[in-house]
Amino acid sequence: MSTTVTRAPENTRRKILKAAFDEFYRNGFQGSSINQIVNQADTTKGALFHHFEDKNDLGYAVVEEVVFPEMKQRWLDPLADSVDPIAALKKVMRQFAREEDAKGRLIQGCPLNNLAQEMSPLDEGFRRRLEKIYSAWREALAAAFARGIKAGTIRKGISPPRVAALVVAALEGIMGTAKNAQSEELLTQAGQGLFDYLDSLKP
Amino acid sequence: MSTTVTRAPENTRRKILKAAFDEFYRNGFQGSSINQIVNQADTTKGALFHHFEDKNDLGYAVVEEVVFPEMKQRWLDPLADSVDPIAALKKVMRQFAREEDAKGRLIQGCPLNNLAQEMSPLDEGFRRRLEKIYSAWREALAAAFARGIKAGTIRKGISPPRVAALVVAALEGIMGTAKNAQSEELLTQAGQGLFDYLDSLKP
DNA sequence: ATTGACACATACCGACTGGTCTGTATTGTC
DNA sequence: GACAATACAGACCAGTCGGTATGTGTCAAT
Repeated sequence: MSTTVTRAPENTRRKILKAAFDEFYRNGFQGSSINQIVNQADTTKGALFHHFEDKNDLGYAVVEEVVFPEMKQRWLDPLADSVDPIAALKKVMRQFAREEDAKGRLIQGCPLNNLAQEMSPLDEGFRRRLEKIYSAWREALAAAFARGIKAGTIRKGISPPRVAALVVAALEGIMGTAKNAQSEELLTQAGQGLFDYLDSLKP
Repeated sequence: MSTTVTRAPENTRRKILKAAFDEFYRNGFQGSSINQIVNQADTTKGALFHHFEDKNDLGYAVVEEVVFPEMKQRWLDPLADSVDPIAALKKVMRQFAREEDAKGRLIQGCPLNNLAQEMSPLDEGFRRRLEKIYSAWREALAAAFARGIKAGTIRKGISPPRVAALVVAALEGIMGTAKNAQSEELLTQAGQGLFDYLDSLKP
């Protein structure tokens, strides 16, 4: 058969990345098979191994080119120059809940956390790339809290890095425990708890 | 060779459970191989499949007979009849940090959380068994906070289930993010943040 | 002493894994 | 239009996976 192959390497690459992200999100990295990914991406192993060295390399690319941009857009950018991090964070959380709920992914966990918990102990390449995202997240939060203190929206005397570390941990923990419980109610309950905590940081 | 087989079925079973727990803890459930487990347990597949139906069944047994008792002893029992949950929780956390640090497992993550993040979306049997542990944990905490309110060690007006949900999520999140960062400093930082939060619950 | 249930040990199986190899069609360059 | 270089396609491979079949030694009950 003479397939009229439309050559579009960048598009093929993105199809593979998207399919790989979906598979990793569903089954974990180790639980995902290359065959399944190429089927899902409607391409072949030849294409995949042309664009990526091996399975790990594909995983790294997913972290850097899919997970990170999504996290950044959703969690980091909205806080970038806020002087009222409590209000901003609440808004982001609410928006996140709305949008993910619509996609039915609300209690499927956080892709970043899922990958991190599975792979960071097993592969240093994964760990370093994932940690970059986490530390960027914490730094963005800490900076926002520091600005809040200056602006008078946050109580003096709190430690921005400490608060940032707890907030990131709490968010990931909330997503994770709600995923295990398969319960949106638990998600909102713990989320309310986090809201209460944030309010306790006001002057 | 005529191996002098010392018959000790219960002991064999426990050896396998212990080895399986270790392997699952290190590599995840999917990443662990039956062959590796029987080698580690110094026994054979025949023994393993005599005691357990299949790999999932082994995993379930690890959750129920290894993970749960350990969690219960370390986190639930110490809070069982405390009327000052803040003090009790801080004590448990400090003791936990000391003991796990000594075993070099402080930044290896929580076995419960590791398994839950990986397996609960993939297998309902895992999810139900893990969720039993989580809900027992939350209920124990909520009950302790309720007693604290009565005893006057906890502020009136807080919601025990809400606080319990957040505390469990935060603890798991802290363990998880510290594992990814491979940083005891981050662990203590976020832990301090949690301490601050707990203190904000005082009357 | 015999039997039968139990507790393993070991060889083995098909399915599937990540990865490679070779072939071929398409593209940019001159 | 010649010629690489690129972008795939798909057969194929060695190894590993979870799981099974069969054999054998042990032990309690009769």
